[in-house]
Order: sequence, then structure tokens, then C-alpha cells
Amino acid sequence: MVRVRFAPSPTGKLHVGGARTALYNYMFARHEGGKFLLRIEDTDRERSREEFVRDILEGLRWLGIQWDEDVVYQSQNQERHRHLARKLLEEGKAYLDRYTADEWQQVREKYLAGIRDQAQKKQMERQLILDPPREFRHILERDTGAIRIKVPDEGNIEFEDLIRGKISYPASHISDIVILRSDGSPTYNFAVVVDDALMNITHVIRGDDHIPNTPKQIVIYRALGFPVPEFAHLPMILGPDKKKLSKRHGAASVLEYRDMGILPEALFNFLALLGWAPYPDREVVPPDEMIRLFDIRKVNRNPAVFDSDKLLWINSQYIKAKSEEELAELMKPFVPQEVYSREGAILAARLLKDRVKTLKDFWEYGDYAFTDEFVIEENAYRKHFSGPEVFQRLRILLEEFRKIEEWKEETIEKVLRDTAERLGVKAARLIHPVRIAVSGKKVGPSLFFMLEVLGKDRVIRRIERIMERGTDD
RNA sequence: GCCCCCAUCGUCUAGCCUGGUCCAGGACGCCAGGUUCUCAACCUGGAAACCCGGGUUCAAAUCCCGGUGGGGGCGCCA
Repeated sequence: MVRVRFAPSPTGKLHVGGARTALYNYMFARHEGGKFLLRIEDTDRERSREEFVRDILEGLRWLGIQWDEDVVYQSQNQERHRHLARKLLEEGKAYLDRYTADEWQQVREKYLAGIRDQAQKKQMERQLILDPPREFRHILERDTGAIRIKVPDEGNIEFEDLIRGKISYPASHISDIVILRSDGSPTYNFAVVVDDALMNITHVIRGDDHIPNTPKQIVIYRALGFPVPEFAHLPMILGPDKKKLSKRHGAASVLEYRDMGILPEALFNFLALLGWAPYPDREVVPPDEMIRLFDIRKVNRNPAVFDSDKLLWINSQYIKAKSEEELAELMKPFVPQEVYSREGAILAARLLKDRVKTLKDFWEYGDYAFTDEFVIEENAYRKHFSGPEVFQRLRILLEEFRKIEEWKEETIEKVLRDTAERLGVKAARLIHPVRIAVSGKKVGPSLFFMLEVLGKDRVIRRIERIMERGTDD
């Protein structure tokens, strides 16, 4: 049975890059009918923060990435790490490096600084550890230090990457790997291997920045006698400047996208498309279908630039597909709670669902659906209410509107156009002022549709109100 | 310096494994037109790419080699 994991370190918020990695693991697990596990790599006490753990869990949950089994915290496994490292030492597969971290640093600077040849450097390191130079001879007395695993000198360390095919490293270029520091803490590569083995992980799917770690980890798996999992390395996600994505590229955290009014399934869809294409000619593919079609072997090998315009477009597609009722619920967090009402939200949805890009836009462009207290844009008002004749025309139109019995788009349009003709002005002369009266904005949905949706009472009330401005002036 | 990975429109990609149907398909964005009461949306059309050089072959985006460019690594960081 397939078992995969997502293993973030809680030193920052859940990032779109991490989310994409989680997503691919999740899609793979679900597609294969396996398990998707979560492990928090919190060994870095200095930088790990509880609030980041919460952010990561919340982000995953929001995206609809549900993990199986209990969350594993790497710090829980410290004892196992130490135990296994000592076992390797006893078995002679690893050896003691008696330098302290500081001393080793000095040794490196003094004896290894100019060495460019990796194989040569590896041999010299070994030499320096087993047979220290005079000034460090005394360390041989110690029975403490770091533990290093012996890496073979001959042959290649190879693995079959599910995405890239065969990858091969010359063993002679890989230095003996520190698995336990002199302070007794496990190193990253060692902890990852032990934890993955303990969790029975069958497939390691992660960013391609981990490719160089893989041969080292394979050495560790072998020394430990654990089965080596399959590996798949995903390409990175880059910012618009083609640099590795970071905070500098605006919103990089998953929850920030939620707060911008992005739908989780839209982000899911978009992220899945970064490096993989389920169809040659379809982009909007909901999560369920993505999972059904997912094929790790078809994942692209080159890095992808994060294009927020496309995210916005996909989001707008998902918004269009929602019902007014669903949208009314979804937009709730983006509308001030004093004015939110389900009725108003439904009106906003009906009015704007085909034109907005985010959930935030419903309030941004549709405040008038919720309340009479919307802002009337000054420049719009000035432009279309320039003289007294505007108010005269509106008064006449208002009379006609009052007479309408069937308040329907077509009827309203006919009445307005007839009135315009009677007054000898273009319909636009009435349309624009009315739009501003009822919405406060010079842009928006088709006016007649808007009037119908808003309802006769509101429309009449709002036209009356704006006319009061005219008498004041 | 050495090791490893990558390379199709501005961007995401299909095609590459199993050469010909590709003077390279789709999508976002962009431009133009249509619709129209505005702005979007929508519809139609358009500009836009196989990194370079060799080789293999009747034929290469597709296979091979080299170069160039980008990325990762060479840590008692993760």
C-alpha cells in the first residue's frame, strides 16, 4: 500500500511551494488508494514556532488536503534517532568523529580550504578525523563526538526518479555523512530517513532541491537495512522574476490567498497545473477529477513561474459555477458583519457572479446590494449630474417608474427608453444617472438587470434620495 | 572548480518515451473586432515559441554528442 508524507518544517507559514508539494503527494496517495501522512519537522528548536504549525494545518485543511493518521512530530523521535545512530556505530557502519563543531570548522579552514576535488576532499576529511594533525592529537582521548556514516568509495549511487528517470552520483564524491551531531542531535538527512522508515513511507515526493540529498539518504537507508522508497522530485515554483518564490513576491502564503477571496478548489486547480496537465486542452479541472487523472510520471521537469493572473482567472471560473446561495455564504467573511444579510448577499451574487474575480469583489463592487448607505463616487456624480436638467429628467422618469406594475428587466428598459425618446435625449442620459443613484458607481452590471434585481422599492427610494442632492445645491 | 538537474509562445503547458499526421495544439495575459447603457464577462479573429551548434536519418521539437544559459549541491543548515 502506498504511503506518502508531507514534511514541512514550522519555520514559516504554509507557502504555495509547500502547498503544491503537499498537493502532489495528496493526489498521488488518493489516486493510488494509499495514505497521505503529515509530519512536522520541528527539530530546529530555534526557528520552529507553534503558530506556524497551526498555519500549516489550517492551510492544508482549507485547501481540502486531508491527512490520514495522527500528525507526527519529528521531535518525538529524538530517542530513536540517537539509538539507531549508536547502533550503526556499534556495527562498524559508522565511526566517531571526535572534533567539536568549532574544532572541525578550524580544521576545514586550515586543511581543506583549497581542495576543489570532491573525491580528494572526502579522503582527506577521513584522514583528518582518524589521524588528526599534531595540534588536535589530544582529541583521540575523547569518547564523544559526532557520528559519521561511512560512504562507499567505489561505484555509483543510483536511483530511479519517478519523474526524471535514472539519476546517478559517483560515491567517491560523497563525504562521510554526519548523522548525529556532537551535541547528540540528529542531522536532517538522518532524521528524515529514520522518520520515513518508521512511518513506512513508500514514495518520497518532494521539491527537486532535495535531489542532492537523495544519494546520501540512500546510503543511510542501506546502512540501517531499511527498504529504500521510491523517489519523485518536483520542479520548483518561481516568482515572476524567475527567482525562487519568496515573500517578496507578494502573497506567498496559502492563507493569504484565502483572505484575498480565492476559493480553495481554485487554488488547488491552479497549483496542480503548475507542472502537470491533465488534458491538453482543458484547464479548469476540479480536485476530484484531478485526483482521478493524476499520474506522477507525467509531471513536468522544469520549474514553473507562479502567474497570479491565471489564478484569478481560474478563480473567476469557479465563482461562475457556484450557485447564488453558495456564494452568499462564501462571501460572508468579506462583507462587514453589520451590513451582511443573506438577502443582500444573494442579490450581490446574482448581480456580480459573472464578473468578479474574487470573493472580495462582491463587497468591493456590490456594497449597494447590502445597504442603502453605499458610497456615491464623487467623480461619477459630478460627471453625470452636471446640470439641473438631469434632475428634471429623473423626476419624470421616476413618475414613469412608479407606474410600472410588472417590475421586470424588459418592462423597465422599455419605459426608460420611451421616456428618453419623449424627452428627446439619448437613453444614456438617463441610464448613467440612474446607475449612480442606485449603485453609486459608474460601472456595473447591465442597468435594467440591476434595477430588476434590486427591486422597485429600493430603486425608487434611491432615485428620490439622489434628487434631494439636486434641491440642496 | 567538481557533481547533479533542467531547457517549446511573455507565462502555464500539449507534443518528445514509440522520429513523419507539427510551416508546433490549448490556456492565461496582450492586441483588434463583435455585443452594448458603462466596466467586466462573453463570442470571433490576431501577434507570439521548439536555446545554439554538430551528428544519426529519406525525414528531428522529438534520438545522440557538444556548447550556452538557468537551478540545486559540494555544511556537525533544513
